[in-house]
Amino acid sequence: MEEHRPVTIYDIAERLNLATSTISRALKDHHSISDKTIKKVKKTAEEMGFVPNTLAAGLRGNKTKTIGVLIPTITQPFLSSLISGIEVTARKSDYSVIIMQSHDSYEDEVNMTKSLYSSRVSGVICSLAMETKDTSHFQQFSNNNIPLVFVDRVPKGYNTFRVVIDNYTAGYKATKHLIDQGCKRIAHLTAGAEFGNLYKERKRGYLDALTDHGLPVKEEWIINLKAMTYDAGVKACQKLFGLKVPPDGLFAPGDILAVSAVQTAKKRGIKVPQDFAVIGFNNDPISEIIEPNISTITHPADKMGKAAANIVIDTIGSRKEEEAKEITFLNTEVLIRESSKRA
Amino acid sequence: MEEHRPVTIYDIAERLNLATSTISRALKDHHSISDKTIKKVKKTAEEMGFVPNTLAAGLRGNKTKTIGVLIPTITQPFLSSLISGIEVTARKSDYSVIIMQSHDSYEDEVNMTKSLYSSRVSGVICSLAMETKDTSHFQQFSNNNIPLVFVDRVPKGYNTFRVVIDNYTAGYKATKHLIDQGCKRIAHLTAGAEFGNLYKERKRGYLDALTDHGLPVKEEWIINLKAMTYDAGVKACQKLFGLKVPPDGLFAPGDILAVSAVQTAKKRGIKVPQDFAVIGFNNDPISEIIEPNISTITHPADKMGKAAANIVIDTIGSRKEEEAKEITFLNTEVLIRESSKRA
DNA sequence: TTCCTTTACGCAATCGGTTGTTTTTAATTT
DNA sequence: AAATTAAAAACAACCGATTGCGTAAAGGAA
Repeated sequence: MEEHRPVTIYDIAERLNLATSTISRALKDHHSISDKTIKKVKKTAEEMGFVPNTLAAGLRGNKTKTIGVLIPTITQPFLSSLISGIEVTARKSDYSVIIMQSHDSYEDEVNMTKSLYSSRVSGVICSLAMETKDTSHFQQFSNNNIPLVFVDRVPKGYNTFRVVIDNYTAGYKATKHLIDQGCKRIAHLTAGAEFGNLYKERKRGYLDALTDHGLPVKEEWIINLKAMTYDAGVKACQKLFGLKVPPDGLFAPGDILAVSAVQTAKKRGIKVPQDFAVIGFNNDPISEIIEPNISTITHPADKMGKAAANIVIDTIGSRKEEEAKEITFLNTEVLIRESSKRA
Repeated sequence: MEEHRPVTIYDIAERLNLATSTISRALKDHHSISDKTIKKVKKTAEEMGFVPNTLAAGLRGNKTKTIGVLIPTITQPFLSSLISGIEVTARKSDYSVIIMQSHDSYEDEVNMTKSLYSSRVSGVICSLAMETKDTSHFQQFSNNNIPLVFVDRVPKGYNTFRVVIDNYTAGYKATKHLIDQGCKRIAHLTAGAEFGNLYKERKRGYLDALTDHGLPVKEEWIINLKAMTYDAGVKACQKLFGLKVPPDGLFAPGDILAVSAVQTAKKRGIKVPQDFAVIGFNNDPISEIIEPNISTITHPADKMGKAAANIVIDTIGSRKEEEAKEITFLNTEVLIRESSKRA
């Protein structure tokens, strides 16, 4: 541990009067090396403080045991849990994880794919930037047999692995739950096309649930947000509460919006859930802590990360480029809490 | 983009009838290459879809433009913001970031330092695992001139860079604020020695603030927690409220604890802040959303990440191993919100 | 003893840029 | 035109681990 130049297999070879190839093989328990030699080599390597240079191995073998993760930002509970799931799973198979944040910028995303490719990651897990319409910058991975998995915010019309939830069904279930609680005038917050089809699907589930149960769909109860933020939620809810016929329930496709709705209602003296039932989405930590607790749809970030990482790891090295890549759907559940429970 | 074997500088050299050294230099605007050649090379590289192999460059130069980040977990707001700050700063200088989670396990931390060293990271940023007492596994970085910066949870008696806040002063300021609001019986939650000196320092600030202002220090108002969780906070507060002489204020060294205190108080019909003023720590997102809003001490995660990354980047390559490494203190502020404001 | 297998290990090329040194070419000076 | 110098590009070693192929030694069969 005192050396100022890393110990290499050459150093070990010299010390033991063996060839580097023997050292290399011995360290990996190659069958053509005798047990005696293997033991001796490992012992010496340990003594000398040898640490393999993964760069050299990576260069030679053209594989790096590294997974690149490219996401909009890591400071969202959903995404940090996703990364956590990826990291834990990757590490079990001795993979490292490189993180990059696109901050929802298309340009950054493009540059980062280059950077990831440049560092010869073994696989890539990505949740698309909001700005991204064209996904041709991901072709370099497909073309070079590097597994590519999209999570949550996935592209359309591009044959790659995808790990997602069924947003349509989730939206349907959330709305159905409100209906079951007796809500008749259910509002919904959604987002424009630039957010991809994620929110669109949730909205479709919402609409179908309403019509399936004979409830009215009123345009004024459906508000398009430009950003899924607390403030945007407050503004939207104020608009809702100011309507001549205000809604008595809300399906918010994000917990932070649900929180804003609950708090805005409380400030107006509207009772939650009696006068206004709310269900959110994601099961962010805050939904459990806020009062009243917020009913929500689970969004299994950790599991999704784990699934994505496993797909990458299992796919590395297999040369089935032309095959159709499967889509993995993870289950969501309705978590009924105080904000919607009209017992 | 259609090639199934990456384009190398050899391919470019062959196409242009130049030596690979010329290509390599041209791509980096080396002065000994004519402008005409540089232009030609860059154009051809672009056309052929050349992407440099950072492994090869890293192997040769023994540097990788990669920063290793080793932290307990990324799913804490403070730590994910820290990483975010690191990532953004690193990227500006064209560095990549490798993330590893020790999950507060000493053994994992040791293995991960090996892994980071093995991949020849250019620098390391670390927040220590709770279990870690001995830090000799970090010597491999110091010995090999790899910049090492500890953040927030730093070791004692080890000459490395450190980026921290002044926990003593922060604890003092927080307590002082409660005193200014008229609190006379101020409680405190803290943690055992296994958490390092972070909480100890905050407690020291708390104690000094009390004695400086002639307020009593009562052991029963100081509760040692085994985990800094919501549930642990609830339990501790119930104990506090059950005392013959219950406290009228609380300095919680974490927002999640402050939240638990506020909610436990409310459930008991204790008015916050009138009967019980609370100040937390960290300025986690939740402190702003919960009702009442929670006063807190800012913990500039993003800035700390930025500072740490800058130290790493600035130090890479400079061979001043024997010099004393500076400690960077970042400022904290008291954010006065509803939970402590007795206007 | 000779021939044939195994077993155990060495040789040398390879991965793809980087860089110190040398050679070639072009430009400038006398 | 010859000599001097600067500019441009080539040569070749290098980083450290991996691996196909070759070979020597040891053991067994004929």
